[in-house]
Amino acid sequence: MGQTALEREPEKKPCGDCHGASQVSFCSDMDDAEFRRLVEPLCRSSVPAATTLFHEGDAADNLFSIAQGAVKLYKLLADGRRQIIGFSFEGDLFGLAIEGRYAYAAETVTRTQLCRFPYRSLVTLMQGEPRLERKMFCLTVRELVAAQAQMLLLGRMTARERLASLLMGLSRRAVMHGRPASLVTLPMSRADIADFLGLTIETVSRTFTQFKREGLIAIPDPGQVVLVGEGSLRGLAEGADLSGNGSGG
Amino acid sequence: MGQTALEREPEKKPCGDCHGASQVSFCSDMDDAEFRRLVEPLCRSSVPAATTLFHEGDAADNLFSIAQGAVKLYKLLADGRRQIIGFSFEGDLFGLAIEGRYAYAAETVTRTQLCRFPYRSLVTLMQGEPRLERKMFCLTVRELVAAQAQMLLLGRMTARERLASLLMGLSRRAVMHGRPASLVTLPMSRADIADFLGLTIETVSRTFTQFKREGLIAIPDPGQVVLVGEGSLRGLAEGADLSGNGSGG
DNA sequence: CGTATAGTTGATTAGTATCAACGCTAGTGG
DNA sequence: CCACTAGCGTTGATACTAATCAACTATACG
Repeated sequence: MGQTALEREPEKKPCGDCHGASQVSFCSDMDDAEFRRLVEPLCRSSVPAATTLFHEGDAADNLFSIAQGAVKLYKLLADGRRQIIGFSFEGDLFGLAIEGRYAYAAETVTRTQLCRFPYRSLVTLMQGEPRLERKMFCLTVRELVAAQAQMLLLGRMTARERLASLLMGLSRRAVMHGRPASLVTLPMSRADIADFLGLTIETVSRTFTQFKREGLIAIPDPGQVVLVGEGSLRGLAEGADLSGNGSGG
Repeated sequence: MGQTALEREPEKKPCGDCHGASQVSFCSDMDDAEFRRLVEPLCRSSVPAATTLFHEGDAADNLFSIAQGAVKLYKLLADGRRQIIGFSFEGDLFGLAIEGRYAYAAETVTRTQLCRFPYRSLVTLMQGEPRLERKMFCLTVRELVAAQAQMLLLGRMTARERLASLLMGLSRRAVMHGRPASLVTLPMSRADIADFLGLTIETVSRTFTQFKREGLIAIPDPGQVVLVGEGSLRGLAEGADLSGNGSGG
């Protein structure tokens, strides 16, 4: 299940979309603790940064879960152009396959603790525990919703809006992990951010600098961002690009 | 389930990704005929073109199936910028919801014959027929894969490549419906195409004209395209933009 | 201390958007 | 039957955002 991750919670709510009768995701009543119990302890390994786990089109034997670290999921064009379709972090699953092949490539961003689940055993597990299937379904729906949000970003947002969206998404994630909303860690490189947002490295860098000059963020180091103007950033992320687009110079 | 549609078959194969043991989609053995039998005859209505079926965020009461016609699914930004996240055609389902609310808006493109399934009864159906849940899961995974392909298109492809991708996708769909591969019908307006591909109307129009001048397509009328240089178009769609980017003038 | 890599900044270009005009077709009413 | 109007699509001129090309800085590593 390829995570676009920024859109989904790891373990706070039992299952965010199980409330109300007219919901689609058909979530089981399996909470995340139980889910993790089923899914985590199977096979753990530590993998260095920048390790390719699989390529798009490889035979899909395993579903992966991240115990710690970060992974990027991407697709390539023939000439090397790359689109990162999502980052997976602690607690996320990835390894979506269709017709027995991975639909994207996966590479670690940092050193990562991974659990691998052979699809065969997963299918067995699901037969004995139908709620597991529902849970997987639920996670897939969440991913799909996140993917649709990313389409809006890639198709219709400016560079400023895209970067603001990323920062707000990572901030939300930080909160869900019990960290302060204003302190965002960027484990991935500028190149990864660019390929996720459909921009170039240079545009990402310039936009960070713009935000810094406008007092929206501080950048103690390239892997750390402090959100100062959270309101403005949120506005940008929601598509109100009324601010400094160049006027900051 | 919002269809990006261009990536998925309607009823030829029983379930395309059920082959092989190491597949993810956990497809049931329910074939599409059976699926349609369960899902189609519930409530059919005919809806004129340009009818809004629901808005993003509306309470999600129904899942929709298209008997005939076409529907566009889209998201909006506050200032009106629109991203069409998919078109649904005959045989497709749409109406994906999360937390009881639709994740996107839906509007008919042409006069459309629709079936509506209250989510409540769908849940009941699924309890008596677990294969139905698997089927829904399967369809959702396919949609997700299509969404990821669209991310690559929106983030990294040129206008020419995007339009070529659309044409190839519609051509594939035509073949699956038993129509010739080279005859593509465009029921949607140029504005819809633009909002699907992350371009403007003008760029879409100009790119059509380019393709025409290059002899790749013929355009008997704005709603009909004949693919002539299918090889070149396919190449473009796969990211080999080595052709006439302006040299055609 | 030298080298490699990542990130930033600057100058220029290019691709697409924007603004504007025009043509075509369909529907309307005289 | 034909002028009028409205909507969609096409084409042209120009503007602008982000890409490209290039140089420079900072940090990590041997």
